[in-house]
Amino acid sequence: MAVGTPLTVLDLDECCTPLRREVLDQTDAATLAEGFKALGDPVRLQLLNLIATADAGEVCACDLVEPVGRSQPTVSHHLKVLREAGLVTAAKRGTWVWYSVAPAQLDALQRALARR
Amino acid sequence: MAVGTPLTVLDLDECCTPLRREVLDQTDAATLAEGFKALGDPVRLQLLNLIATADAGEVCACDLVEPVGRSQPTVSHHLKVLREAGLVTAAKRGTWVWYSVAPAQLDALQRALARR
DNA sequence: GACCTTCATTGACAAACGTCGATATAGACA
DNA sequence: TGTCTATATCGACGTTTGTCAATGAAGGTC
Repeated sequence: MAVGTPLTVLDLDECCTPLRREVLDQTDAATLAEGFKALGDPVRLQLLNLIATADAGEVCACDLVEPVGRSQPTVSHHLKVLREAGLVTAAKRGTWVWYSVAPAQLDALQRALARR
Repeated sequence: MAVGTPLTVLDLDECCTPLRREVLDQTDAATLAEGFKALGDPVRLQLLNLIATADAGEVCACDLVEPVGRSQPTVSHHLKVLREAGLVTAAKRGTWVWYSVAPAQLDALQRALARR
């Protein structure tokens, strides 16, 4: 699959008011939960962290397999989950795929947790 | 079980530096992931939201069943998950159990998502 | 063309999860 | 004591999830 292939990606831009401030409707709760669910796995959190802290702002997928100690297909699967959650984006260049974080989505999740 | 019964509760106080700032070790990633996993369900998010936005700062468990549209055992299960994640605390008074949010834990999760 | 490398997908499996009905526990009150 | 109510636990179930080996697809090099 080409990296640019359409993929249904979670969008938190319109969603949601901070959890502690206002009452959420069921739809917003479901949307938000999807975002947090993507963060709810240690391997994904490590991947996201590796990508987010990379000096260049992006990381080759090839450099993500060894640090998390999982098989290449497993890492690929988790990267897909992160992409579907809109937390990272991928860019194919030649043989390699480079991953970067999507700051807006992380910001949205952070806002959802803000103090009242 | 008494509400005060020891329960292994996740503690995020020492954990972790913001995801986008520093490299996380595997243990911190696992700890943090547990926190987010607890937020990764729409029913739990709704419960947390109902508790957090309550005027009195606490909500009777009896008032949490109807709004989320699940059975009483299911709600009880989710409340336990939230307690284990350290996101809410429970206080039994007479026949009723009152739930409040644990702000420090939510703050810790919010910090983990902070911009670099 | 043939071959190699990178990454995604498939298929299988065990473990974890969300859900509910039934039941247990504990407190209130007569 | 007995009964009623609120909440937790148990047991079972179907579904989802994380994982890997095997395979496929796409791009590079010769």
